Amino acid sequence: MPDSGYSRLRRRADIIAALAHPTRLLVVETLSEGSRTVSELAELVPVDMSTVSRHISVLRNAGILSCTVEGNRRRYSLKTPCVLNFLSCVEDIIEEGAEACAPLHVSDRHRGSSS
Amino acid sequence: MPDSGYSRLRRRADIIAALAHPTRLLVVETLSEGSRTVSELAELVPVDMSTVSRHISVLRNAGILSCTVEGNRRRYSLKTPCVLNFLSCVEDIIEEGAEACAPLHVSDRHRGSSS
DNA sequence: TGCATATATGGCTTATTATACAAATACAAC
DNA sequence: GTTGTATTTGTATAATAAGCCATATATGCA
Repeated sequence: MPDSGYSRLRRRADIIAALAHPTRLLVVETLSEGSRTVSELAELVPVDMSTVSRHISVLRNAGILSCTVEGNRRRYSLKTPCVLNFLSCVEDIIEEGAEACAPLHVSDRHRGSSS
Repeated sequence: MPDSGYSRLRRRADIIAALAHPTRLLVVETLSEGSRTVSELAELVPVDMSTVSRHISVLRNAGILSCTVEGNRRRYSLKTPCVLNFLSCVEDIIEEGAEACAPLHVSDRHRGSSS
């Protein structure tokens, strides 16, 4: 039962924020091809393993990843593949690009009252 | 032609980040019902108008909103309605919830190195 | 022209986030 | 038990973001 107030929006925003980082997007993209261990994911980006671990925990806490323990390692996988739909929409947005709202006469912004 | 490197991921992450805020989600949700002016949108949340204006500009710069000038006002609308699909996926994620990865025996965290 | 309204921006403070390094924890194998 | 590997967490630092107030800009109207 989703409440309809601001806390619902905060909850949603938190989940979206979990996806709003290039490294985490790469993790999600990679996991769409199959599950991976933390070490495997850490090879994808030139950051410290501890940083990757934190990124993964952000995704896990958001409910986007699930994981299973395999002896020493943890194997992560995409729990909600619908996040991949995000990405195709994002591509659309990128292709359309951002437009200035309207000209609004941006001629002499630097009001250089040149004599 | 999307490049396939890290900058592509950064670009995507920026767009997703534009949606990762409760106020901005409310703006998007509201605009899904039709275009609104800044003042109208500012009535939705108890924050300063200048703050709402900034939120709107984040969405506009991300390419999510478009706007038309109407005399004194600016009327904003959803440029890429596919962002609404985000929200249904986010609902799914919320319903599933986040699980701890595995017990891993979190007994005595406070490593009291009793002699 | 001058004043009012609508929106955006500059500047500042505070809160959050990303990152690295070091250390802790869990498990495996010896 | 000790040692080694995989992963997480503590702590500190630097970068970013959200918010407010004041001000600037654009337009409308008298």
